Amino acid sequence: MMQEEKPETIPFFKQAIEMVKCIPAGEVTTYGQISLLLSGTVRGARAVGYALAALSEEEGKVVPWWRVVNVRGRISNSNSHHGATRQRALLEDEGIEFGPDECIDLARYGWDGPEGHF
DNA sequence: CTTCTGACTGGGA
DNA sequence: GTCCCAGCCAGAA
Repeated sequence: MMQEEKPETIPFFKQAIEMVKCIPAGEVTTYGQISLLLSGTVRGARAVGYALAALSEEEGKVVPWWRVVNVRGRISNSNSHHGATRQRALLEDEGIEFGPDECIDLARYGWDGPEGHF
């Protein structure tokens, strides 16, 4: 259920989080894709990463932040020592397969955005 | 108001 | 394919 009461009244910070919550299980997306859906430009990818970085543990259970990886199909976590290994386990649990170098096939698991929800 | 940092991306070597 | 450098956006001090 996607509630879009006032998307324009919601700050980019929260918009990115709401978008991540819209990601279906078994699929992954990139920061640039989220920024592209929000503002139409991949330039805000950094802001998206910053938004997820501010997620609390409680939000981390509500927001599938682990389904968000960089455009290379690799995990970028800054707090790797805190959740990189955990993120890989969560993705594998969703059905995502990792390559020899922990690289994900965005061509197969890459989320195209709300297109699949239209 | 200005300044810095940040879970990023793109292009070049 | 990988690695390095520079650029853009948003939020906090």
